[in-house]
Amino acid sequence: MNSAPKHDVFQAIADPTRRKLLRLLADQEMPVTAISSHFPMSRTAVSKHLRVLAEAGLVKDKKIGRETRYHLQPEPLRELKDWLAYYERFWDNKLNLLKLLVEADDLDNIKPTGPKSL
Amino acid sequence: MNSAPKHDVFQAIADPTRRKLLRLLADQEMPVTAISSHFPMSRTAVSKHLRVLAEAGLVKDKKIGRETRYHLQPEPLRELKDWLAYYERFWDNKLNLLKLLVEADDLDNIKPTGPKSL
DNA sequence: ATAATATGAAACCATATGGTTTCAAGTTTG
DNA sequence: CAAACTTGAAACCATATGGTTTCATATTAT
Repeated sequence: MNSAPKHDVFQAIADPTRRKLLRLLADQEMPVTAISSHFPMSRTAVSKHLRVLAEAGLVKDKKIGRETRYHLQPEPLRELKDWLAYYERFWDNKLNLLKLLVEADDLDNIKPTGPKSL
Repeated sequence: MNSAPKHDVFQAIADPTRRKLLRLLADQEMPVTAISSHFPMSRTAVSKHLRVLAEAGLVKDKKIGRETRYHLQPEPLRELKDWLAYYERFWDNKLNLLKLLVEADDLDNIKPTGPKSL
């Protein structure tokens, strides 16, 4: 029941190895040994990275016989996207404005406070 | 001329204090002492965080008399945005498809490889 | 049953990180 | 000029992080 995540998404993606792991697991579901063959470090090191990703909710494991298969779980990336959204007004342009319009659930949510407000 | 950044964007935003700094400096340009008054740590600690942000290109400083004013420099966040873009196909939906259409420089760049390809 | 495979846990290590306090140096201000 | 202010650099410290090797356990294959 304690869903307090020890590692958050920001921390999880800070490491380049973990970003590569996410890419690798995006399309395929893979067991640890197969995964670790793509990295220049020990299997246990990869395993620890996988745990960090799992703690951040970015990856889920499924036990199949003696192997543990990992796969991407993209939902937590939404937090990143939301965080980024705040700053998108700073590289404001027409496409961006259109996106804001498209994405806004509520038209009142659109803040035309950018540098070149129209 | 050596523009090899010691800290990258992913690392820079991994720390919550630094994320708060970016928010603070998004709208205002502020000198170090004023900035540090918003944080429960020493001025020097804040100063070091500012340096990490500066090394990642997320913040720029400007010397005005005896004080150094910092302000946001959002461009490097684009790298984050681009990184995230890869994963957006995973929470594919109609709005997302529209965004892909809007954003694509080249129509051939649209990969309808999502779960529910239309 | 025994051997081989797949994995995680543990102990350990070097370096990075986030914080502190102290100090030196460049601006104002009186 | 002297005092006060603003800042960064340096030395230091505790803990986190990313890696290693070794060991125990569960599953599959012979």
